[in-house]
Amino acid sequence: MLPYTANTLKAELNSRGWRLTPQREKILHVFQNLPRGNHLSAEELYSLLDQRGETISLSTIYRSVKLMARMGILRELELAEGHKHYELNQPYPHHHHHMVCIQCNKTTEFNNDSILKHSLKQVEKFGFQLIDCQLTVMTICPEALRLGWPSALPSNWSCSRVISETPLEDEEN
Amino acid sequence: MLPYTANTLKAELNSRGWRLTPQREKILHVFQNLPRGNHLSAEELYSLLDQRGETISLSTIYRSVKLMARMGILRELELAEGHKHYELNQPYPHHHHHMVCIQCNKTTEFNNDSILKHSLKQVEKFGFQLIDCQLTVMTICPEALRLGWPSALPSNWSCSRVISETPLEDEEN
DNA sequence: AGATATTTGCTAATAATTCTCAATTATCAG
DNA sequence: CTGATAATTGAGAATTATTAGCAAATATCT
Ligand SMILES: [Mn+2]
Ligand SMILES: [Mn+2]
Ligand SMILES: [Zn+2]
Ligand SMILES: [Zn+2]
Repeated sequence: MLPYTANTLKAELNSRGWRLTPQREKILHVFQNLPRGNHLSAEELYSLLDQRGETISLSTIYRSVKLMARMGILRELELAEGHKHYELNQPYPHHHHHMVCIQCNKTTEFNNDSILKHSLKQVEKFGFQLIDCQLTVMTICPEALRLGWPSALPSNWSCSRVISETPLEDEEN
Repeated sequence: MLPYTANTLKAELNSRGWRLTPQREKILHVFQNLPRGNHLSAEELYSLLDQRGETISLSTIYRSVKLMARMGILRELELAEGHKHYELNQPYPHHHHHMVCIQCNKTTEFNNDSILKHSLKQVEKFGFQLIDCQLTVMTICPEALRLGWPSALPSNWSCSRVISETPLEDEEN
């Protein structure tokens, strides 16, 4: 289930009456060789392939990435304002979450199996079927803090209400 | 910090050189009286107010809701494709997460303090400042399952790869 | 009450994503 | 291997949520 090959992809596509195209194969390849912790937007994927001389139309990029996300091969993430990011969806042992700085969009991944476990418990309690769970932690990174956040932010920006002083001692909910 | 009044809002706005307007007050009022578990998009907020004869321009709706999210008064959520939803940001005792059906967008809230606790631990380990953390659990709801998902889905939809059979026993990460 | 910077409400502009459709091509049956 | 056929691509137009620009209105502070 984990090490996706072109053949695995073809089988899965064909089983649904769909086809393996060079474009889809190249896109899978990009994500498979993307260094851990990287995430690509449609636009970024487009230019990355374009620079390698393997141009794929932006329409096809958008279509493929959406299809592969719906197939569960890619994970669709909301890490920044305005556009989605994608990464390989690697279930259990590599499942991870994201911590994002809301000022500079720097993203840090972290593992935490108990979050997945809690989600699973929640989902089963209601008879739902789990597809994915993503914890997004919005933060201000140390650099932004050092630069005097919030005073260094654009004048229309503000975020006073933080939740870090909450009393949390016990483990279970 | 929790029961927001027009006065609290005014104080907080004024402290930043901003102003309390009838529009902002009305918007806060809507969210304060929104039944638990409800979430509004900008468009929905617009028509809700419009139906009550308290029309506020869509521009102002968008601006206010974004401002109040950045102030930490509202929480900005990605629960459905294509647009954001907002709800009151109620920190510790009322902090919650969301389980969404990726087919019909039905959303269920659930509480889990240990997720917040884990996030906080993670954030502090890196010297970041926590602003918010949102766990979004993507699922297929029982109704969609009963309707024969995925076969009942539009032909371009597919999601085979689920992560529900992962071996998760231990509690801590 | 008057001065002034902020906010509102129009409308126009952006920007990400989706749609349309003719041309291309992967798959499959023969 | 070859041809039939349905899926896919690429180019550009269309859509949609959201933001920007600006004159008129107004909240706040003397
Ligand atoms: Mn990641
Ligand atoms: Mn909620
Ligand atoms: Zn940052
Ligand atoms: Zn559903």
